[in-house]
Amino acid sequence: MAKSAGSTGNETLLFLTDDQIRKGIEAMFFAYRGFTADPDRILAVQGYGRAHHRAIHFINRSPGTTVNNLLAILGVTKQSLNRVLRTLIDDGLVRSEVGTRDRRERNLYLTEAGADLERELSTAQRDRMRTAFRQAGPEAVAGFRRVLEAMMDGDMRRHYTRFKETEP
Amino acid sequence: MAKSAGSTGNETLLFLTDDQIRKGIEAMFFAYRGFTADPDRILAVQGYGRAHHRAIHFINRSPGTTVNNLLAILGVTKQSLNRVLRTLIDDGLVRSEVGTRDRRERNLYLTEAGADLERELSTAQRDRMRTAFRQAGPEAVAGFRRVLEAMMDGDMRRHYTRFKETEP
DNA sequence: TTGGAATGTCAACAAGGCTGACATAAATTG
DNA sequence: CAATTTATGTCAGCCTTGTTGACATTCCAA
Repeated sequence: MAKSAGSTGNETLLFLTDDQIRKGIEAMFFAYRGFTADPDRILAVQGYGRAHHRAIHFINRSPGTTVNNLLAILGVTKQSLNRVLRTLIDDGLVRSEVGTRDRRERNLYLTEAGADLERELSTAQRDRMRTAFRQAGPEAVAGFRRVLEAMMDGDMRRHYTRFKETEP
Repeated sequence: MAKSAGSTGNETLLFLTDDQIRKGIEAMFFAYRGFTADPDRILAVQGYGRAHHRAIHFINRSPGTTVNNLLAILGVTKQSLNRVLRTLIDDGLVRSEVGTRDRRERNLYLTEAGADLERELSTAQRDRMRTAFRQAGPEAVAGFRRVLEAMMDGDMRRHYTRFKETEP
């Protein structure tokens, strides 16, 4: 069973051979390194890491989001997230407001300084992604998104699709 | 400059809007979690982590590879890699042989037990990737690969393409 | 023979995951 | 109202995996 491209033996399924799959796996590995390389460099200067980037990204995407919501999206423990949020709040990049509807909740927002860093980070990351998208072309990008969506865990796909299309 | 889809204003470049790029970024983030989820679960049982998986994967792909080569591919320090290799060797999953051509080098191989674990890990990861590939279809997979290749750093692309096509 | 390259090892440290336990405030439920 | 649940924060401690720096060994090559 060197090639388990499904049980059909259909020639149209040659893209499902173990070897093709392995190349897909390594493509993910190497590409993800490129994907994070630029933000990593920027963050290292301030003494931050990827965890800070993730928090900043999703607070920016959903201003006023709660700690619990962030926990679900990031898939880490509250202790781990809290440590990161603590430094971001102490450094004046994130503002935490007591919820109005439910006063147990904390609504999180980026401050001006936080928005500045977010812009710097996402600009670097977007530039690389945009260059890659432009090189690959629109059809490739559509395929890229389709494969990645199929690779997500179900609950992650929920967090992704919730913001997939921007309502005008 | 809310939409910086290139400076052309061309409608055919709508896939390069900041919003489309942001979705691509989040797709990478969520998909990578799915990508590593299954191996992570398996590794956790043995007390290993992703670093062990990476070492095992690339030793399996290139039996007899040297430590230096592995360092270049994995992009970590030798101290970090050495710690992982040490545990794998001590646990009998990896065999380290003094190089014949250059006796300073160490050629790394998986033992039988190492190959068993490699199979278990890659089967889990491949199953998910294969399912995603099958759902998305061959054209999408081609696009997926094209975008990821364009996203890699130059030297990483070298390591990727070196083994991109399998010579028969 | 000497310099440098490849490798290994020791020590120390930090980020960022984790678990478990506990505190507090607020909402919800009986 | 009392009890429980929920949301959050915090302390302590552990693990993996990354980092630097220092130093030893081996051995190829000039």
